[in-house]
Amino acid sequence: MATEYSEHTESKDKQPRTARGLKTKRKLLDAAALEFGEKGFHEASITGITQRAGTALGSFYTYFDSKDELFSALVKDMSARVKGHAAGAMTEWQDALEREKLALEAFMNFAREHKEIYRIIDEAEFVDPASYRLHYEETAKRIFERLQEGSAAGDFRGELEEAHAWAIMGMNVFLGMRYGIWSEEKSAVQIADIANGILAKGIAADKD
Amino acid sequence: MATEYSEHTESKDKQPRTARGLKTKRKLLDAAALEFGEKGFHEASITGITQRAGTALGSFYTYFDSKDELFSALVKDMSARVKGHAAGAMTEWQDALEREKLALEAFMNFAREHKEIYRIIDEAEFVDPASYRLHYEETAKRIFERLQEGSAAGDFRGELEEAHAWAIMGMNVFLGMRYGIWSEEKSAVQIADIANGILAKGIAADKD
DNA sequence: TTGAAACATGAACCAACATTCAACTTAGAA
DNA sequence: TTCTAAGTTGAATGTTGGTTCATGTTTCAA
Repeated sequence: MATEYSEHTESKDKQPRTARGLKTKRKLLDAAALEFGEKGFHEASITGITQRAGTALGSFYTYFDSKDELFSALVKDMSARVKGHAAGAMTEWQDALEREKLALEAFMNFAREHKEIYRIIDEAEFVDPASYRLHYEETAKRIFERLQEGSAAGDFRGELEEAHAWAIMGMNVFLGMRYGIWSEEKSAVQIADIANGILAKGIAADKD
Repeated sequence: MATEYSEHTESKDKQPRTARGLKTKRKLLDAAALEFGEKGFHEASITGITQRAGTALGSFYTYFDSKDELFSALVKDMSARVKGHAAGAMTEWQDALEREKLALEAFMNFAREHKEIYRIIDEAEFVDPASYRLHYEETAKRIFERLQEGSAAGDFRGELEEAHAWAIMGMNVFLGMRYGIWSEEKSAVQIADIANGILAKGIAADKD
C-alpha cells in the first residue's frame, strides 16, 4: 500500500505529469523512507535509494532537487502521519485523562510499527532543524489544546500551561524510544498506564 | 579554565607524554566541542577544529585515530559532565520531591550554559548510538535509584518502576530543549516548579 | 500515426574532506 | 651539551558520493 506524500514545499517544476512519473516518484519516496530509516541521513546514499526503488540514479533528479530536499519532504510527511495516527486513536474516551492514555498508547504502537519514522524525525534535529522544531511545536500545541479542554471539562486542574504540554510530550517520546523502539519488553498498554498514573496523581506518597 | 577529559577508551599509544602534548590535546578537545556544537558532526571538519585550536592539521592525528573516535571521546566526557553537574546540585533537600526539583533546575541551567553539550549528546544518537544509549540508560538508572530511595523514605508511593524514571527523564530533556536551548522566556525555577507539580499531584482536578 | 514533452538511463564529473607521511622542531633526561 | 623520543607541520593522496548531462525510450494528445 503506497503512501500519500504531501507536496507543500516542493519545487514547482518537478511534479510528475503522467501516471508513470507519479509511480516512479512514489517508489523513490518509499525507498527513501527505508534507506534513511535504516542507515540515517549521511550513511544513506542516492544510489542506495534508487537501487531499492529499482530506478536509475538519474531518475532521482527528475523529481527532487537534492538529497536534502527529499529528506525535508519526508520529515513533513512523517510528521503528518504521526499526527494522523494519534488523532485516529483518540475517538472513544470518557474523560480527558483517558484521552491522554489513548494518545500515548497510539504513539507507542505507531513507533513500534514504524521505527524508521521515529528515526527520521529525530535526525531532522540536525538535517532539517526547522522541520524538527515545527513538528514538536505543533505537537505540543495540540497537547496543550487537549489540556485546556480537559480543564474546561473539570477533568484537569486549571493552571495548566504550555510547559505542561512539553513535559507530557517529553515523557511520551522517551517512553516511545525506550519501550517502543529499543525493546518491547512491556506492552503499550502497560507503559501508557504508568504514564497515566503520573498524570493522574503524580508519584508522591498518598497522604491519607 | 581548561577542562578535564576522561581517557577510558582511547587507543593506547596516543596519550601525550609531555606537558606540551597535553596542552595541545586539550586545545583540540575544547576546539572540537565548539566545532561539533556549532556545526554538528558532519558539517564540522578536522580543519575547522585544528584552526580553532591553533594547531596544524596533522597534529590532530597525533592524538586521535579518527574523527569518529574524537566524537566518541567527547560524548563520554559530556555525559560525565552532565552527571557531575546534577550531582553537585542535589545536596541540600528536605524530601525526595524537592530533590527531583533541584535535579531538573540544575539540568536546565547546565543546558543553557552549555548548549553545545546538549547538541553533541543528542547527535550521538546517530553518530555513536552505543554511547547515546549508555548515557540515557545510566541517567535513567540514577533517577530510578532516587525514586526507590524516595519510596523507602515514604516520600514517593511504592510501586514505582524503571519506566517512571524514563518518563521523568523525558520530561526533563524536553523541557531543557524547549526552555533551556530554544528560548529562555521562563526561568529554570519556573520550569522546575511546573514539572515538580506534575510529580507531586499530577494534572488531574483536585477532587475535594 | 506522429511528434513533442515527459521520463529513464548510467557514465562521467567534481568538490569536499579525512587521512597519510616525510621532513622539521622542541623537550627534557642523562 | 647532546641526543633521542615526542611533537609539529601542511602539502599530497585517495575515496566517497552528490550532481550533471547527453542520449535513448515512452507516453499521450491531436
